[in-house]
Amino acid sequence: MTEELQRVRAPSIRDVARLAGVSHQTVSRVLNHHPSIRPETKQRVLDVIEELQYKPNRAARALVTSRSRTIGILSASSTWYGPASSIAAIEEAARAAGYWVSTANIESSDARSIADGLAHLAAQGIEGLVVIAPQVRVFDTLEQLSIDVPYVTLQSTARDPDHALSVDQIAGARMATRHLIDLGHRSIYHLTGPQDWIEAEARMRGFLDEMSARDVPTTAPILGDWTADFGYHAGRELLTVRDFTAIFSSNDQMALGLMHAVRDAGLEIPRDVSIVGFDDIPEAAHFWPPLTTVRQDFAELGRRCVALLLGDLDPAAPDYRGTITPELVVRGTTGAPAF
Amino acid sequence: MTEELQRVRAPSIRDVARLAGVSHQTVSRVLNHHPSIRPETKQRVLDVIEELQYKPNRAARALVTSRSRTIGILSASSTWYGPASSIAAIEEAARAAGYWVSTANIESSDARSIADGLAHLAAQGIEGLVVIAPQVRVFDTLEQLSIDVPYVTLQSTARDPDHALSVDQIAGARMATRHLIDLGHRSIYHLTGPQDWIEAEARMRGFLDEMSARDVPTTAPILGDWTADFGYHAGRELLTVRDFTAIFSSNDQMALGLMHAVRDAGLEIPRDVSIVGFDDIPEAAHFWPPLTTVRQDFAELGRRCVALLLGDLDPAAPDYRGTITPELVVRGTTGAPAF
DNA sequence: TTTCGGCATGTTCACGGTCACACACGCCGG
DNA sequence: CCGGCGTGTGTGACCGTGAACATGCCGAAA
Repeated sequence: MTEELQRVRAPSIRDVARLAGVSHQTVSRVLNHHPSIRPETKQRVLDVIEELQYKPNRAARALVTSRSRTIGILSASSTWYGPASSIAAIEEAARAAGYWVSTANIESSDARSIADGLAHLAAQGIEGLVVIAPQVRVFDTLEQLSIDVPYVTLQSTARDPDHALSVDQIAGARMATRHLIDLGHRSIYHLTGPQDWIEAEARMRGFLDEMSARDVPTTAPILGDWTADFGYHAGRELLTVRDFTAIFSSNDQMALGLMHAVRDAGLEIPRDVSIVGFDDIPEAAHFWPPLTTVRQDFAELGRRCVALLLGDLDPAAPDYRGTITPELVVRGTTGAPAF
Repeated sequence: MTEELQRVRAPSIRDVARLAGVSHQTVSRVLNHHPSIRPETKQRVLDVIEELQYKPNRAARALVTSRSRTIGILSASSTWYGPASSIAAIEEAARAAGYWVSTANIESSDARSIADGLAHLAAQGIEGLVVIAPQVRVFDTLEQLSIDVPYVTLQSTARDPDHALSVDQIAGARMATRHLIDLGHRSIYHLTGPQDWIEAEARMRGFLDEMSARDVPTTAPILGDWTADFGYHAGRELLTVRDFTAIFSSNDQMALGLMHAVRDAGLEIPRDVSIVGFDDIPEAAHFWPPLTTVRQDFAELGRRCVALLLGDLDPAAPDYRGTITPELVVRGTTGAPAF
């Protein structure tokens, strides 16, 4: 006996057709909700589909329609709370719309790794692209590679506002800064994110705008890297001079590091130093003291992003394009300066 | 003129063949590194590929080979640090191996949403599945749905150790507990994760094992939910009685909430209460005091996971299956009890 | 010299869908 | 009475690729 038990082929549209006593095209029509199908024929086909546990073959469909129904996400630092939240929301919205989501993470922001990631996504024929790699450089590379699918970036970039969807970082930074100024602070430092990040730049811009609008003398921002480690070390350095009463950190992690440094120096928050963060990560409410910060609705961002990509937006609905306004969450790390 | 400028079709293997003066099959052979190709023919084909910017069509390839080269990730709570890190690592490893990664997040752990997520992944013909939805219930559903692709779960589950790859939660929990006992603590509470999470159960098991091995009387674990919020409220409640000197929290977020509550009560860490967390999230080193915790190498987990799935492991190499040992990181939240 | 096996390449077909077109039928208006 | 149209359904081609099989050539073994 040379006959082997061989792997059963998954049922195809023709198998269904045969059992239902119709042509394969009729089955296809049922699957695609074609109007001209007699209800009883349709039911017969559906019964057989159920019986055979027939599942349409995505590859075959993609081949003939040239549509992959896949959205690609190019993401840097997807382990961080914000990007991760957005990705989850994108996936959820995409799935609801019948799309698949495929991700490519880039560990560094050099042109090579960006191009690799994009090529990887492009090779699977994505129909839309979401970029959550917020470095300026990514956009240069994006332009060079002449991406020919619709794309959205989750960062506000003046360069192509048509493709951007973001929380208004500048407004958020101004809120944070205004809050400190309103409390009476006049010597305020700003800890930025990495220079090549769009958000870092925008938050710095917001800080500087508000400071000059209120005629508060500005010190040069301190260029950080988002990590709590950096916040800690920057804090230690700043405290050797201690010519300030407040710090606006451009994210919560660095704010946490700062708080650590402040306490190391034997000082109290907010009595000696006020601190504002940015993002409102879930832990922020439990820092000691609970962190005053700016909340971004990352999930909403992800949802709108898919809607924008798929062009599913009701033209009559409010324009989702553009920015989402963040929200200042005042907690325990800010107060009036002691002197 | 009715002629329209129409969207140019992407070059196919036949276009390449025509320009190179060979058959399409020869081009296919070049693409698939078939040995029997004359070097000059190969070069000619490669030149044309470069010239036309030819990119293989994934759908066509998947159709004919019945291989999607896609790995699916079913993930719950992907916005948390651990899962997010693992996902990123999986994606990286998969990409390096020439695979795509598609994700499905489930927001709740009910059977319906698990089945939905799996169906979504199955519909695209994934070749492998990674489950990072660590609830017990997921595995029940998984069994019912008779998944017929190789899969790995990133949680140790006694139920099917062949498909599990995880950090040894029990060992980690024992390390943490042993550390507290060694410091002299005898009244130790344990704050668990949600009851239906594999990890939560394993950490609790480790805690109980070590306690009884050392003949320390055990109090009933407090059933938590991973959030800092819960840690805070549980802490407040516990402190009304204050019949303990140490708490082992089964994750860092709840530990943070606990620390918050301890300070609210005017107590000091670790003088009055010692706390150990679990995970070593990046922020843990900057809590006040820096958190003693158990480090899990999530990235390594993701990498091994893909290797396991693809069966790419060198049989001669150390067996990657099974568990990874975590590491106790002693920082500032633990010390000898005051009395 | 003949045969045979391996190399390099070509030809044909299959994968599982959708699309364009054909066709049978019944109804309606001129 | 006939042509046209709408409804419901079938037929065949086609998407881009890889596998199976076929072919021609060349060198080594019989």
